[in-house]
Amino acid sequence: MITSATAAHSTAAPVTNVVLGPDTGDQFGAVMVQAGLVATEFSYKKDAEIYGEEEPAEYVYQVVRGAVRSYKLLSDGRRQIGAFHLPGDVFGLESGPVHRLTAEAIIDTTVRLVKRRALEQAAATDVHIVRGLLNMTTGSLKHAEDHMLLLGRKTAMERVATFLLEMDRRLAVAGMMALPMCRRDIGDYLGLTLETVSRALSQLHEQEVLGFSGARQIVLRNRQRLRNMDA
Amino acid sequence: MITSATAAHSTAAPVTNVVLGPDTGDQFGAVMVQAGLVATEFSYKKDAEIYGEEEPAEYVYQVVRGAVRSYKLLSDGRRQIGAFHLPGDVFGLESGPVHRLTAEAIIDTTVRLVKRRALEQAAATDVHIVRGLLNMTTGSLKHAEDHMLLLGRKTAMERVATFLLEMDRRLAVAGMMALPMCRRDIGDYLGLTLETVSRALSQLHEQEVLGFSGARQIVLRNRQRLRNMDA
DNA sequence: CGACGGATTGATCGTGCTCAAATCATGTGG
DNA sequence: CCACATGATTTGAGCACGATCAATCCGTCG
Repeated sequence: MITSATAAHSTAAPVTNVVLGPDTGDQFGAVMVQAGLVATEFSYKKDAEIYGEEEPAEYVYQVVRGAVRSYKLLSDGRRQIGAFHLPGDVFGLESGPVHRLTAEAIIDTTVRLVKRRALEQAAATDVHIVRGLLNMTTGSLKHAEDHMLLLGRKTAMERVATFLLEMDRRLAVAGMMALPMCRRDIGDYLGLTLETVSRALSQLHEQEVLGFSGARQIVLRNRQRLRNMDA
Repeated sequence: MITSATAAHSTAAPVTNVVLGPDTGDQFGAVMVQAGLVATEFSYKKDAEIYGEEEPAEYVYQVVRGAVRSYKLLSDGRRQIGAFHLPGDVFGLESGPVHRLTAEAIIDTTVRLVKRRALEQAAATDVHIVRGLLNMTTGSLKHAEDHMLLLGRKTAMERVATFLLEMDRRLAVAGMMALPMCRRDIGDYLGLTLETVSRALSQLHEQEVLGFSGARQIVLRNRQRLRNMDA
């Protein structure tokens, strides 16, 4: 069921061209409008690779619907997910020639993409565009700095608490969140095993800090308690 | 013996103004020259704070001599060092208004610094400068991404091997490296305790992968072996 | 309804942490 | 120049947290 990134960008793919309007209030949208660029929409099936580590960086992406994981692998298969990309997030933005992580759709996902070359050209003459790219990169760096603290120094329970608060902030609708990713993905994001993640969630459930309606539908019942736990 | 950052920038401090010449082959130098900025040199004593987390980001720094650690703290004192800054490295570059980590001199250290406001103004009109800032930020992001993999997924021995190769690359002179930082700093960088770092180094010494001449003077005797260990 | 992947729970193990003591290096004052 | 003080490093013993291995349980989709 894996659609390769190569196939993904073939002309045969079901693609929609959209001119980005000023209604897009996000940074990416703003930057694209400045650049006068045209974005293409494309969809990936669950678990499809969007691009691979060390592949030439030809496009920059923004999640429209769905969710994406960006990760690095060690030679024996150990995986570290550096970030989850949710609707509105920009990913795949590189300064060098290649992607430094692999990106995969977690669930069926639609992205907007713009040619990196076009962006480069626009950036060459427009300060605002480069400025926008700098701000987006800085945002990623800030997240990475926070995540290093989590990975290097937080306990399992603290990591899970931090994760829940992050996801609550980023994708809660009406006080409830629908996690797109499985326990293994969460573990690989937090530097834990899926079993440890599951145990931490069960414990929080027992303590009535959260409620489940299905393993991936979570409602936080005591955010303050969670904030206290995240160290 | 701590010199505060505030005192550091007082007019009474022993400061040298230098106009950056085109001889500075580094990126920072190049950017500064573009901007027509004047850098000030300043020195910090061992363990002096250069700036604190959440402090307004007034300056951008480059290490001239010495070494700097950038870190985050948890409320109970657990510390994660995100990066070591060695001669030539730029640090303290922010997009937002405040510093996101604390920076301290590891040993007596001299830095060049430029006013952030001046840099901002130059960046507002010159694409090359923003471009340079973007490249430096991207470099930090790449390091953070690699370090997340280390912190989340590597074993203690793999972390120490990675660290030795990084320091060898960055500060080896004549096949030998003089580490400026103590075992605790290394541990807080690698997400380990100082004892675990010490044990790993002792084991590598036994296996003749490295030699000591003083705890912080290390010579790598088998880089390939180290590369194999780093996963 | 059945099958399959995902999640939970349990039992045991091991890596790296904690606590503690000894040793080493460094610099200071007599 | 040496003796000592001090902090850094090493080494040891025991422990704990999270990993591993394994067996259900559950929910979702054909």
